[in-house]
Amino acid sequence: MNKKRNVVVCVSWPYANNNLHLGYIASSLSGDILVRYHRALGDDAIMVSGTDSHGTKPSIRAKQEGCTPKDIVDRYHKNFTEALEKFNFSFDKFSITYDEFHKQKCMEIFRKLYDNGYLYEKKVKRPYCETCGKFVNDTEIEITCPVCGRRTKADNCDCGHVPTEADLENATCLVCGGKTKQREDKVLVFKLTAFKSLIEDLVDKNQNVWRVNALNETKKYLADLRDRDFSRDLDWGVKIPVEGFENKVVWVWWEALLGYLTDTMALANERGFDWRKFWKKDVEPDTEKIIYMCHAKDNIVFHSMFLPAMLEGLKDNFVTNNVMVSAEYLLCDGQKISKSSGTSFEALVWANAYSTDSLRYYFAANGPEKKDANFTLDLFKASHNGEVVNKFGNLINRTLKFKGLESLPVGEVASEIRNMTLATYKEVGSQIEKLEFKKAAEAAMELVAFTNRYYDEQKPWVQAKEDQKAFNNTIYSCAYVIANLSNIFEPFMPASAKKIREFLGLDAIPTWKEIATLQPVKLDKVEPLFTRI
RNA sequence: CGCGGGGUAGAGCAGUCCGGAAGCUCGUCGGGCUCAUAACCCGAAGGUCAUAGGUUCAAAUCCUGUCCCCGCAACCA
Repeated sequence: MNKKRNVVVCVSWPYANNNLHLGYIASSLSGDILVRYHRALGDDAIMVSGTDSHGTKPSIRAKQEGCTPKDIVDRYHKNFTEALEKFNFSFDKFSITYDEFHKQKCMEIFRKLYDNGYLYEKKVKRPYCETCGKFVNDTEIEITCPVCGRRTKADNCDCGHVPTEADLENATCLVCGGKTKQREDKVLVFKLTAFKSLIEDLVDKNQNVWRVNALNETKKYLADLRDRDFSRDLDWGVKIPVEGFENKVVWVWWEALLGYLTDTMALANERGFDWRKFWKKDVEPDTEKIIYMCHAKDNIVFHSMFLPAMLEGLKDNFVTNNVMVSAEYLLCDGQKISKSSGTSFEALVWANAYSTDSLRYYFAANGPEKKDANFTLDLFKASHNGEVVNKFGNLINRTLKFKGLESLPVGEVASEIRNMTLATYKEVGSQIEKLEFKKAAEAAMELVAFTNRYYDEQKPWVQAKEDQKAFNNTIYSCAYVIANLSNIFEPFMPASAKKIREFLGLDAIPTWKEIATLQPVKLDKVEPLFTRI
């Protein structure tokens, strides 16, 4: 095995239906932590995602607002990219699924899946609205539940009953208010059941790799695995390259998931590398390949089953062993994020009001890693003022802005400081690779606390008057830690890491290696990294 | 009996797999220090580990019952 690894970090595709919210930042941050860490290690690492454009919601909204679905998607795409830039997500590509290249590549892949026998036609009875003149989706109609008698949407009832085809006769169309009739329709179906053993193997192989929620959720679906519909009655989406389905489109999930692959292909064209080195087993076969999937729990089965099944269905040596980095939900003010939250938890609003580095640290250290996590302004304030400003920011100020200090003194690094720093590299790196971002962030911050204690024990304000050499060693040792913090905190707080590199005149490119010596730079550029809130 | 996660100091969490003196951060109180953004360091108080029972020399941890909160439930992305 070559030591260098080929890494693709796949961050789930935000849907062009609402402005980006903090929940997306919290669950996707794992991706940016991973890619920054792997890049620093020297791995060949890319991170991709984009705006999920298709499906019913943008079409409905376009109709309401009297514009095209593309107008709606463009509006949200702008919001997404702005917010993600402010949070310093280092995407190599953040595309958009209505892009022609994406659609073209998807259609080639779908045709291959059809030719390989994994897509088949099925006749079904579905609700058809005479007034609207079209088949309607379950979420567009309302029925009376035959079990509990309540009015309910047609996909499922609060009482637990999942309506049958017969229950949908005479449903109420929510668009026009008319009644629907069950009429014969044909759908294209993906033969997911053909990949049962593949998915079982993945679950089995990744018992100690995937997050527990991903394992459980996937096992649950495996217990009663069914083929899944592939086509939808819509006009906004990727066309189906199969005779007889010209008027339908692909259900968004199938094509959005392939965006990770099409993004890589597009990136390869731009940069001139071979995309297959990331996605194919037979290219650079001696190099370890890792494909991370970062998303929230509602995305699990699509990433753990649909995507591997599609890739395997191409019968072309695709890597199917993804690493599932599935997050739980961020609860804002104790509630699930929803439209009723309004703008109060929009990513861009928070990015403009507070330090995105500090928010990133908060989500890494307190995010919904293994269970739903609460988020409030008070909790963030406590983390920001208490840890980020007082401990992290203050260590830098008390060292580099020591009263009367103009340039960094030459000295020696205390052995306990050096040992702790080296141990922290190891610990943080190992926790990141274990997907334990909370522990990684805490281990990184522990180095800060350790150094603050060291500072107090050395009493440089006394040494400055009594023992210049000891003073120099203390300040130099603390500056050594600060320099290395610019590497160690790069995955969590990249903007601050960059500023530290500027303060100390370090190389602009972060690495995951000890910075052993420092130049006696002038310290006039040093300024507070954070302000209190 | 649809499936899964959770309930541990005032707040937010770890610990539970694999039983062995209840831990962390913030907040509160007391002390130290004066380099630093009223920051930093040390110490203290504060918990019948949701609840009832069981197993055990020993249970937050394993088993059983009950209550409460959250998410999912396959055409919502």
